[in-house]
Amino acid sequence: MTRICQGERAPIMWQPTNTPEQDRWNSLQRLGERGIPAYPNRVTRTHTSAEAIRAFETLETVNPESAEGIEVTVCGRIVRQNLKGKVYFAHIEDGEGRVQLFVRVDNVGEDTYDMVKRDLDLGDFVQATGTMMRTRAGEVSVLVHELAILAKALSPLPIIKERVADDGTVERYGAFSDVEERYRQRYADLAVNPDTRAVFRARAATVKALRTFLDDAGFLEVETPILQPLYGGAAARPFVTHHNQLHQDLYLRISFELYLKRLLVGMYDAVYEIGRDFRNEGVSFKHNPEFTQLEFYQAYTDYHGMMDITERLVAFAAEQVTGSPVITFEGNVIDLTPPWNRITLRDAIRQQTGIDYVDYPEAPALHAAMKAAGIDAPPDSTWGKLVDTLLGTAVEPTLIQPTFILDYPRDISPLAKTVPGDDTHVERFEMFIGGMEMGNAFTELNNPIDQETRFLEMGRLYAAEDEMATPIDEDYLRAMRYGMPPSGGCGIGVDRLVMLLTDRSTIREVLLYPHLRER
RNA sequence: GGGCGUGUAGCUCAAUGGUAGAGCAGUGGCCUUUUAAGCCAUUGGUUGGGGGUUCGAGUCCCUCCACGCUCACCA
Repeated sequence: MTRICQGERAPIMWQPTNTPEQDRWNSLQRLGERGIPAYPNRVTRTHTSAEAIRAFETLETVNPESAEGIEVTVCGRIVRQNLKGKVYFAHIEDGEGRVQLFVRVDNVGEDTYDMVKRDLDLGDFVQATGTMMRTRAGEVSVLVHELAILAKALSPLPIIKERVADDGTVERYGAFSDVEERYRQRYADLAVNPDTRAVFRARAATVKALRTFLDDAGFLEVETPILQPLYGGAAARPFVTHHNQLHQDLYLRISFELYLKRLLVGMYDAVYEIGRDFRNEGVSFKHNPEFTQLEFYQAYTDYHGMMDITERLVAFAAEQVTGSPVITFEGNVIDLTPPWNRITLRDAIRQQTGIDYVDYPEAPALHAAMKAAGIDAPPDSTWGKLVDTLLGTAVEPTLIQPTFILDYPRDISPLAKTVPGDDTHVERFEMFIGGMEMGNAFTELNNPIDQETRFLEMGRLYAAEDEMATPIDEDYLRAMRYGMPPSGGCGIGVDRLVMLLTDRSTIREVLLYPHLRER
């Protein structure tokens, strides 16, 4: 895809590759011959398409005659055109909507009309000056008396024909729908599919809502390193990169956790970060190598406090983005209004499978019990992983309505405090909505001695049974030794939240540029 | 990485192993209120790449590439 221009290899200029492109190329040449700039520097616009229509309709109700006189200059991309002899209709589209241009040879003159007829194509950007009017068919339009091309489209966009029914529903014909091409040429997808544009507006609204909520709740937004000498805070394989001058390998972060909690030591009461995490692992409908994460931490609270904030935060975001805390996802009506269901992991697994994992404290026994219940797991799984498999296969898909699953086995949660009176479990929850894991939180472990012990245990566990050993972050332990207030922390997968709020079933639909294999 | 599936014109899709097609877009023509405008004519293809079977392959076989679904992986 990328052309590199260097050395002996002369770069090859682009040339038309098919007939539509050749025709547009010819138009470009003709424009040049007539001294018409196809890509002028200067543009003017007095109204967006929506403003022009609104201005007309507002005045029309009061004084229809003066409404006809409103003069506008509008700009946009030609998305429909209809040449009818000496009359030409076109719809132009801008970021806010569409307006129809009505071009008559009588109004623009033979020269311009000839240009319109021969050399304007779907996809071109134009600027039109004229007066507002209503056509015989009733559509508010610009009766054009000056028309200029703003940018020639040399390649044809897969522009869609659509019919708007009387009830307002839009029927589309031949939509640009090839999934791979839509992702690889997202600009084309966005240009022709308004639904795609809507998804990313909703995404922006989601992130804005998260910020607004947390800012208003007294959280401070911070930024922590993406390039890290040590990675941690989650169990995932990292991407590795290298700093040349420092002769140092660096990792792209897999979570923000350890850096954010250092800030609680530094006497901020509440902090959050929204940013990118990178995990060098499998790609799926809910996994992308880089993804957007929200993590927030608050002092003087615990995981109960995190549940209260989280359910209000998500309900707020849903209201800001969709207008209601009740949403539809994959055909299910989901009510995000607090309070959400809360159930312990142990009870949830017991309900769905009849297995009480406490009865099987060793991996082989639990594995056997699972097998008896028809649940497969890799033979070399640790006990904690088996519990996670039970959660993932038997519980997670059933959690359509928002649910907090509480209290996880200690040995899969090294950064959380244990449940008082139960050394085997920690105060941790994961939230599930629409059958997907959306977030993860705990009562943060702030005992430096306990923390170091857990790290060492994890190291042993992984060294023995898993290739994914996590390095010990000594500086984090030093920070803990200075003292961190009792705190709660939570991480939410922003991409998955956007999937939920926009009713998209794959993460790629909510990423502008999802990861794709190089072609 | 495994399994299943898909890949045909710019876009959306057809085509029993027997001459590669349609709609839209494009081009030429008619049309001064159209809106999936219409009517007439017309261009456009190394059927993802490579190899094989066959008199003959878009179709069957092998292989490679990409994508989708799914499983595995994923504190």
